[in-house]
Amino acid sequence: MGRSPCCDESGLKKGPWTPEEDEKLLHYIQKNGHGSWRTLPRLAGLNRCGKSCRLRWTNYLRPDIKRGKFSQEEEQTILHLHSILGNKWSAIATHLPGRTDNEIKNFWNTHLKKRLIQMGFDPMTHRPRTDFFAALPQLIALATLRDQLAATACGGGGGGDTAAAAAAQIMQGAGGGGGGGGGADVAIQAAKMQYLQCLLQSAASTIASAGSGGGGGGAMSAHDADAALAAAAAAAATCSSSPAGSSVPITPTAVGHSGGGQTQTTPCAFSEAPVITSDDVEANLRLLGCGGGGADAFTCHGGSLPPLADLSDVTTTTMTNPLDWCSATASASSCGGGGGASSPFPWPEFFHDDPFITDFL
DNA sequence: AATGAAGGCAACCGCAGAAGG
DNA sequence: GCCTTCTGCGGTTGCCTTCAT
Repeated sequence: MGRSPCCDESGLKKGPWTPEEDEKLLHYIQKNGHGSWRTLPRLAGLNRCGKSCRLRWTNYLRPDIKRGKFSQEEEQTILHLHSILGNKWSAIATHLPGRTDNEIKNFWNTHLKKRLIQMGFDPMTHRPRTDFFAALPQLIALATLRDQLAATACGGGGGGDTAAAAAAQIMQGAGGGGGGGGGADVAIQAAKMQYLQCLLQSAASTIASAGSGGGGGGAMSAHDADAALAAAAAAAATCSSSPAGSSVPITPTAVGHSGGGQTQTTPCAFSEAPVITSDDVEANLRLLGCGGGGADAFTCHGGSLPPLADLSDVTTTTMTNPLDWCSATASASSCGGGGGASSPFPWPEFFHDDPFITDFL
């Protein structure tokens, strides 16, 4: 499309518009209509290119533009339409009177996208992330963290790493009281699993989200990496705040999922969206290791999209009830790791050979 | 109070499709 | 049918403001 950009002409002003320029443009369009954008600047006495004038008019000067914060209804509309249309901002804007595509795009990029990521959803598909392999870099990092955990828990030291310290608290709280016996082991193991679960889920969702945009390639941007780290930190904090010795599972509510049979507690703007199938829900729950979710745990995203990964063959053979996962895990092995032979942990089988994974089983 | 970081938003850039000659 | 022009769209950038240290 060898078209030379309209702004190539030298001498045309760029950058922020002055009130005087705004006034000129406004008066001209109100008087004559915009007509041809290319000729408009000259006729209006503006030293701008037509493109710049059009943008200024459509995004700022147009009289019907609604300014100010987006309402809850608008937010829901954007989320719902985006789940259907994707980044078709102009199409989305047609459903939001007074809002420009640019404004919606900005709102999405600065608010909604981040929120979805932090909730553990893929902002492109509006579905919970299930890309386990995308989290492998995080697993490696977690392996290092695990070593720190072991050192902290056994040595009883303080630990500068927040996550490590939190996990150490979990472990110590669960195992506290000394001798422990079987019950303490169960609690410790459960705490470990829950902590790992939170970290993995968070890492998988955020990292996969970051790498999911645009046709599959691409390195993660620093921005997304930050979001990932933030989400991981949030998940870790959530895990650490739960009483490890209790029987209440640490659900991923903090990152947007609901577990333990309760409904979504995080404010969810997808409530009007179609409900995904129970099969999808179960597959997601199994992979994420989130116990006890009902179908209503994932009512917040579009149901028309295919699953991100077909996990049924991996998961259905290992467990049939997400709740079994935790209960079985809790009785699997002792704190030192060692080893339960046949684990209900829903990893692909070849992961059972991984020292890091097996140590948690 | 000063400074750096992060967030929010306006504007620019380049591409693609439609329209006209 | 081809070429040029115009318009619209989506991605990205950079500036300004706000917040945290």
